[in-house]
Amino acid sequence: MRPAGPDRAACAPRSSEAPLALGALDEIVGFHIARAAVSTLDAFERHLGTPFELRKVEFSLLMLLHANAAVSPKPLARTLRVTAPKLSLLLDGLQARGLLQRRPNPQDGRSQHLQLTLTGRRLAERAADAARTMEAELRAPLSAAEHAMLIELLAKLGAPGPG
Amino acid sequence: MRPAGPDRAACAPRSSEAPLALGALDEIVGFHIARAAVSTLDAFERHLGTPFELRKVEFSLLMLLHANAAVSPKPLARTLRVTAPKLSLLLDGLQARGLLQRRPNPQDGRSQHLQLTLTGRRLAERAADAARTMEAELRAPLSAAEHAMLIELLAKLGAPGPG
DNA sequence: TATTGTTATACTCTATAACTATA
DNA sequence: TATAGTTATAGAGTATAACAATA
Repeated sequence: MRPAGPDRAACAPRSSEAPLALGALDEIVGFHIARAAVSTLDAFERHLGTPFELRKVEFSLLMLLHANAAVSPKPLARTLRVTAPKLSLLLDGLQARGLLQRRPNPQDGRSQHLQLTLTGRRLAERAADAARTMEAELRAPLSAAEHAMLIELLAKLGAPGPG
Repeated sequence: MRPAGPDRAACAPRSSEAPLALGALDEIVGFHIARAAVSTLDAFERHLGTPFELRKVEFSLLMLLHANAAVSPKPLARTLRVTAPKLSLLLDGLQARGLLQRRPNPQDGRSQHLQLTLTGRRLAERAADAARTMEAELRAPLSAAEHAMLIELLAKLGAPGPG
């Protein structure tokens, strides 16, 4: 093992413009994930956040509701990795905007069937379109194969199992 | 293009255990990055956060300080993607723990030379060791080649340029 | 006048705990 | 008693604006 210290590092003073040596961070996926998250969040804001007034989780929630008919909150919370109280508030928000209906589950009075309204479905489709545009932009520095590979590898890492 | 809706989706009711259809989300790197971030953050907490009482940024900061002699706050803030006020507070914290020295830059009275103390360097090295253990765990579902590829692709995406 | 770093303030996000209703 | 969902409260994290000192 090489020491944790300088690597491609500079021990001489560097200009304020030159990138810093990452040291041990360079080998740590979590660091690169956190950095990439900033880039993607920026793109999200421009393509989806600002134009549709959606935050990241809200967009994800909308997509999940659109792809899964009559889901209940519990599996949504698990998939989105948010707590149950947080999801309640998110659903309140979507409902207040007329995007969502909450209906009692006839088989189990404790749970609900969630369903997008027509307005909700329309918004979901427009947002999905915008997401494709965003994705094309993010994909720019990557080849198609690299893009597909990246998603596959991230999915392996992010699957609910190992986390 | 196929519609944004169901895909590998189920239109039938699903058990509370089965994973949901991701729909359009499946094609969005940002979503997979956000999910993977949860897994890696969990590992970080166990290996570094709790044992060393370090938060993610603090750990990154420590690694950068260890790899770059006499840096000033400005490039650190840029590399870590935090605001200048935030970095000030982070440096305050490390200094209060005796990990860091702030010395005036002799060439420019406005800026500083930051340097880890002996205690700081020791902590940085122990933390880097723990990070390697953490990394081995995260790497588990991936082959060595996949792991290297993942880091390379994330670095392309997360480079300060496009973000 | 522009830049480095700090202080002060406000806001967003998220988690934990306590409560209700159904099974 | 266990589970689904909600309400209420508190804490962590981050950003913006205003400020001081130097170039």
